Amino acid sequence: MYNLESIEQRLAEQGYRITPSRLAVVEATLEHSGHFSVDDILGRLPGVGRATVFRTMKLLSQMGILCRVLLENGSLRYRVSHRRDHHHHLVCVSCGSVEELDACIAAGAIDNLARSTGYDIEGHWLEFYGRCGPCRSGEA
Amino acid sequence: MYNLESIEQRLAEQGYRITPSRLAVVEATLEHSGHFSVDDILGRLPGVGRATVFRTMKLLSQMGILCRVLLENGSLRYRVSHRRDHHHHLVCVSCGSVEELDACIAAGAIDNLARSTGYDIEGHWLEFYGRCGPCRSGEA
DNA sequence: TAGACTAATGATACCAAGTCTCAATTGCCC
DNA sequence: GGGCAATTGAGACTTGGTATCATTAGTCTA
Ligand SMILES: [Mn+2]
Ligand SMILES: [Mn+2]
Ligand SMILES: [Zn+2]
Ligand SMILES: [Zn+2]
Repeated sequence: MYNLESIEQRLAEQGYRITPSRLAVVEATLEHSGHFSVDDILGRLPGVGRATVFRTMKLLSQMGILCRVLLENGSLRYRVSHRRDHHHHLVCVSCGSVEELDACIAAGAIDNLARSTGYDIEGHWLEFYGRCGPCRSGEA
Repeated sequence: MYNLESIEQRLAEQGYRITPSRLAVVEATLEHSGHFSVDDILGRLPGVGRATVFRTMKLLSQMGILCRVLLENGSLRYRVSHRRDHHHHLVCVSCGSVEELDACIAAGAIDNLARSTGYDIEGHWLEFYGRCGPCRSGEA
């Protein structure tokens, strides 16, 4: 859905400079289908500085091109996103593939929760973990 | 709901030794009403080693006395738990107080999700963030 | 097409949270 | 009180991420 050229164009439109390091990071992230860490990218790009990889991935996250995926143990990963609005993930704990879910099941509950607790509810985290079909049948 | 003596007793029942360091960590956690980090505890207990604080808080978590609270930025905190079964949290981003919620709003959605995605869903993270009543009125 | 100007880079130090190792200590049970 | 395994804590290490800052290099303008 994304390619290097379209992202390059969006970066330029928003006033960001097109640098070899940025493009290298974009290219490396586009190669991943599941979730990945910053160090996965770093490992493939020995010429690019650590800080630059972090900065670029933060920038891509802010632009909605990447999103952060929370793993079961609490650590954070990244993945190329195909949704720019609020959504959640279903992560396969076996192969790492990630489904982006369309409906936010928390939305309906938030009003009730606000009423019953007296809180003003501003945000939430929600991620699901499981095993995808291929992984289940592949192991039998 | 918990006090030092009852926890000491549970530790002994389960075959754990009662040591000054353990009791100091337990005592320090019981003083907190909201969420806290391991370093919050460490800071109050200069005589206790870093590894021991981590080990003790992990042990208390396994026993259901503490639970892990996920913050909005993805970092993990701890809090004294009053529920031993599956539950989620509503965290005040202003004062840090934590409500433990009784119903799991994800439970109902999981069957649908499993059917529509073909995943076997084994777990989830869910946390809510907001501002509690006192914090909202206190700031006007 | 050459500056100029500013954004971006990357080496490096730092930080936060947590694990690992291992020799020394100490609860616990007899 | 003694034996022994559980526990401790100093310290090195890991992972994920931020702050600093001198140097480099895109981009815009003339
Ligand atoms: Mn996503
Ligand atoms: Mn809890
Ligand atoms: Zn949602
Ligand atoms: Zn739940």
